[in-house]
Amino acid sequence: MKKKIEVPKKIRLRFPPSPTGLLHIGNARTILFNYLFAKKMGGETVLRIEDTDTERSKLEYVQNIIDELHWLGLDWNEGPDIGGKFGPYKQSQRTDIYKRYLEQLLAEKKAYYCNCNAEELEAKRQDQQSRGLAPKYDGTCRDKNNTSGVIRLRVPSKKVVFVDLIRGEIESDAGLMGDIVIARHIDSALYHFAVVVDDYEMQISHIIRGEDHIANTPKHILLQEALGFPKLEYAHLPLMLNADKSKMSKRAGDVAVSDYHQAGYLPEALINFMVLLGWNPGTEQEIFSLKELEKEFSLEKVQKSGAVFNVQKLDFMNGLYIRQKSVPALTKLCASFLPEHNLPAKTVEKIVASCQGRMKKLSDITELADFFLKEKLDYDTALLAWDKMNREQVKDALLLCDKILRGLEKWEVAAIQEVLEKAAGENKGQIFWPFRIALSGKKASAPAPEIAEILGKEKTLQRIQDAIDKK
RNA sequence: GACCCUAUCGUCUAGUCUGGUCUAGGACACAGGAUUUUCACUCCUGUAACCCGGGUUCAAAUCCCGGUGGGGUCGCCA
Repeated sequence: MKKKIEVPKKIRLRFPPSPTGLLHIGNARTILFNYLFAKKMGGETVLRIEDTDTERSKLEYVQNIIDELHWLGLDWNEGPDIGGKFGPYKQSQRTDIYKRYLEQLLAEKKAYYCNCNAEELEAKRQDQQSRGLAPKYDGTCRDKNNTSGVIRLRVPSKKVVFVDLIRGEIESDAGLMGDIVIARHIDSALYHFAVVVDDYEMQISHIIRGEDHIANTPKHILLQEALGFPKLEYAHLPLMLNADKSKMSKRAGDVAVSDYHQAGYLPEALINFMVLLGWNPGTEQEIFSLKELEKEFSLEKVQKSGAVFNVQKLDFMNGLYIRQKSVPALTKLCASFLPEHNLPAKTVEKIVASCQGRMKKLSDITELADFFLKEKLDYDTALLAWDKMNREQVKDALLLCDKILRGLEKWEVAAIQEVLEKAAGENKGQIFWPFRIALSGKKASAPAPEIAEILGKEKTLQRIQDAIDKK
């Protein structure tokens, strides 16, 4: 039963990354969906840094998360970089708040201290699992009235039902869960507890998160009930998968947004690609800007099953967005991928323009444009021969090019093309191919006249000469 | 193992709620062709899927039941 999405008074969503690593691509997609839903519904967003694991959390990762989110163009209404301070948006700075609620639960006997030994618990868990039981805490400390130790929630044995906005009703048995640990000690809340308290305190209305959280939702609901908090709306997104269909977040390779950023993917391509992993507009349109998505997005069109992250399609989209860029804009983006040079800006733009149609990633420019920037080309002379041309024919062709071009005054693509075509007659390949190889040293490249114009007359003639002299 | 989620081309997906118009549509990738000196771009064409078995029905990709496959979760991580 899919629930119709009702509009509460105020829609507020959260981006809850954990700074234990670089911003993960799967996390970025989840944030994107949160962002789009908020925009679509006219709601607000809060960036909250989930660093209750102080051991693993690092400041540099917080920075990375903020930087890459900005790069993607996903902004938020409230969060840590507003005013340059983390303020109340970092869980490690909210221990007093958690403490207050923990004390409340303890006082109401809804939670209790447990000082069972960690190794013994692990042994019990393994034993239960080997006997085919759902591993859960046996309740040893439940009625001991301890005054220290970890804090456990007294979990009632009952069914917990919630309506997922994407999947419909989901029911689970809390009796299988056992009393979960909600804090290491009174000043150190754990994830489940911190999240539930924060979502309430920050007046979050909708939780949109990965499918891997479905099993956590009953815990959060139980916690809300214990604390007397109102219920929230939940939507669990299908996971992003590796080619073998396993959860992408368990992979080591390129999973950080930074990896894609550095490899020369465009944020608009990444956004467009990610949103289509689990969502579709219901029409045949596939190319969307963020602005369009903010209008088109809807949770009803979100898929239920996982989606394989297919780099080929990402590459296709990235190429598409690269081709749509203006030359000056693309040149700026390519700057860091070009080796040092002292060419005039106009020339660099021409170089970029000649490579634009061939790029899948910004980083491709390095390879694509290298012959423009090199002094001497290094290639196999055999490459100079078109079809079955022999050494002499190649030489004649190059000499002919030299002769014609030497006398050419108007050094422009069209003019160069024209005089060479006239000279070549029927056998265009016999002139254009050796000429192009002489200029580029590459099997595949932009057309020769285009390269020649960019190189300039002097360099062009020099390269022809180099090719003739080449042994 | 227990519990939960899920199931249309190799991949992302439309269609499923409201059964017929689906000889299952689009995109990526792949193959072929046109264009081009080459590559790329662009255009055209093609290959390719309803997990299986029952049932309901005049009619099922669509509804029901049962299998099977895939995934996720079972932390003093988040």
